[in-house]
Amino acid sequence: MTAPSRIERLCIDRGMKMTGQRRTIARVLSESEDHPNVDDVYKRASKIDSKISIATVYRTVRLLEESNILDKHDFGDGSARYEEATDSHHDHLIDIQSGEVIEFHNEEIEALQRKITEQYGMTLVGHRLELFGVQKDKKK
Amino acid sequence: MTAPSRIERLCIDRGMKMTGQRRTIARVLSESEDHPNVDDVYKRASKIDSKISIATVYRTVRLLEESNILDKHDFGDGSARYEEATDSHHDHLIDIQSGEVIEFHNEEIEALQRKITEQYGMTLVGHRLELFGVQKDKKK
DNA sequence: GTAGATGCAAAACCTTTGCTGTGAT
DNA sequence: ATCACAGCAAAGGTTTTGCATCTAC
Repeated sequence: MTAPSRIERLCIDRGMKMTGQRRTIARVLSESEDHPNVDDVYKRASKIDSKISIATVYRTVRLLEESNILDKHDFGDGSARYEEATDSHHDHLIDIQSGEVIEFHNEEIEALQRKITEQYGMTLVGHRLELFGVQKDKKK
Repeated sequence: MTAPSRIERLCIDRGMKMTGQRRTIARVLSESEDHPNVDDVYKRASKIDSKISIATVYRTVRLLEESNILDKHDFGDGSARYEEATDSHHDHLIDIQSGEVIEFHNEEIEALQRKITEQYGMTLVGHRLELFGVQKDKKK
């Protein structure tokens, strides 16, 4: 029996029933360093447990997202992408030629977003920022 | 025969074949002040021409988007939302309680986005920024 | 033992497409 | 007369769900 993954530990903390499938999915997500979609997670999990069902993956990532263990993103291809939520917020810069996703954080932009929202008499509760770019040298 | 809508004029300028359906859809979009999805456009167009097909609406908005006459957005509900493209770029602030969408433009944020992209050796070619907020008085 | 999770297949969405007939230029 | 367009229905991709079975607690 393997040591519990970081996400598995979070699930236990939240009192979720830890089935074998959830443990597998938790491990896959904990070990992922990219932004997989459900099908990616399903494929990676299937290598560990070939009998896992994609419906379970869908149900589990939804649960994890609702528990704020995962962040859900939409990078413009048809499917939702997931990553482990971290305390440090970041946004994404997507290389539209290679598909590579760079994470960045910029406090100036964060502050401006709050300021703009306040100007309309509102309080910022969330945002979505994605930058799409091309490599400078490849451009010419 | 009604006067051509702003979008119809743009279509004619680009040499598009102007069918009755396209004229109807162009008119609906020109008169919309919100960010309708395809189904909204279809419903509004159906009031003018009840025989219009939703496939035609899909094909037409895609065409208009590719011609830069429409901007396409994703506000996180499952469907794409459209609005007439304007020369002045803007982003969106969404009231998550009422669903109201406020348009804003902030050159400081735009400049920061370009700066960040440059820092990674890239050139910004597009972005997506949505702020989600709640009314201040409603919050407490 | 029981509430909740899984697997499977069906269905729900949104969107695209093949085909045939129609209409704009 | 062309050639592109419209309508319809079927199919595509992603995600959800009903139901019977199973499993963690």
